[in-house]
Amino acid sequence: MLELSSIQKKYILHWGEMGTKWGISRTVAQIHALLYIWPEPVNAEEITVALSIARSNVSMSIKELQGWGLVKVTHVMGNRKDHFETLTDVWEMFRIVMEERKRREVDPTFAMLEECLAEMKKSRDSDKYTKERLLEMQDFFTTANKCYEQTRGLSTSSFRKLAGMGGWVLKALKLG
Amino acid sequence: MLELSSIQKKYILHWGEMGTKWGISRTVAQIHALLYIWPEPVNAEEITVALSIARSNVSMSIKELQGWGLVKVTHVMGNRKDHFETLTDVWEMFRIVMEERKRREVDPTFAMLEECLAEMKKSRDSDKYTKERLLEMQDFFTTANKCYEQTRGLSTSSFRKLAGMGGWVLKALKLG
DNA sequence: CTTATATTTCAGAATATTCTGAAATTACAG
DNA sequence: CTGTAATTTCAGAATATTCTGAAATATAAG
Repeated sequence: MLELSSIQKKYILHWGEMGTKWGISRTVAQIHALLYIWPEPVNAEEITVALSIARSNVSMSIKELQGWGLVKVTHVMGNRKDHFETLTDVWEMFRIVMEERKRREVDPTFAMLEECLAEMKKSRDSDKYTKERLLEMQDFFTTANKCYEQTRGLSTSSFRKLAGMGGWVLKALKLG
Repeated sequence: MLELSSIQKKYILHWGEMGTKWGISRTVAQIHALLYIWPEPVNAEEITVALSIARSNVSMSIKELQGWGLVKVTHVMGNRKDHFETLTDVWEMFRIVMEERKRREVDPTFAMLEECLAEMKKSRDSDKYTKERLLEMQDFFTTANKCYEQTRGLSTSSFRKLAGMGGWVLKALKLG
């Protein structure tokens, strides 16, 4: 009934720690790690036991993961319980998280900068320096976003190719 | 004595919120925002008043920011107080944070994966599936790191150029 | 419909994090 | 030295987050 090896535990615990450093709760990260390394879909009861957490915590955390688009429900023949699984393609996972963080965090920041700059214009604010800084921040977000747009669509294999080119592309473009 | 406009407050508060979503304490992020938009170096006392926080909190938070390499001390002529300032180049800031997060979070994860895989080999672990997943995760980190290595050195203006190319580079490389 | 199983919700407990205030330490002017 | 200003430290308070357990709700088999 889902017995974790010490190696699997190690991986899951580490992933939990990582999560906390990125604003994701330990449990949510651990569940994701468990689903990632387990060969079959796992049900809530099994997660409860494997990670020694409350049933309700599993429920909430799974919802959170579903909110990120990282976990989906499946069903096992002859079993009424919901079973959960996550993606096996790490790049795809990464892409999803990027997209979601952009939506949740970058876009609102963009809006805030826009608002601040608009208000500054309206009030003929004489605070040149702050305006300069806000513009530079806006420029950063704009440029970073463009870079992101250009690569967001790349497949896993494309990334691997790009990584394998050893930087000559960028050198050729004289972007050193 | 460092009076914040409502726009400046808005920016600082937003930045504080953002911080919490990325595992950085509200205060630390707010102080960073304040230093970023303020035209002159700011001393601890001023931060205390401007953000309505305890003097000791300023001290600790500044230390944290210094730990990230984002804030440095300067001195104002005829004033014994330490004054603080941060970078004005957002890209440089971003680069520093990336580098530091890599060191603090990616490298340890790399090491953990290495350890897990080594242990698996030693114990002739028959858990093929988990091994596969760990290898794939390792591959992701390796490739992502290579991509990062290739761009970490790019200057701010190079990034802007790259962003301006509208993706034709990647298309030309048939990396769609 | 009844009953058993499964899931969700949510108030409050447990825990973790952040912040404060007082005391200790450091730095330096006189 | 001595005294004062500046900074740091850190125990515990305040706060925020996460987690639990019990109750409510949903689902479906009989």
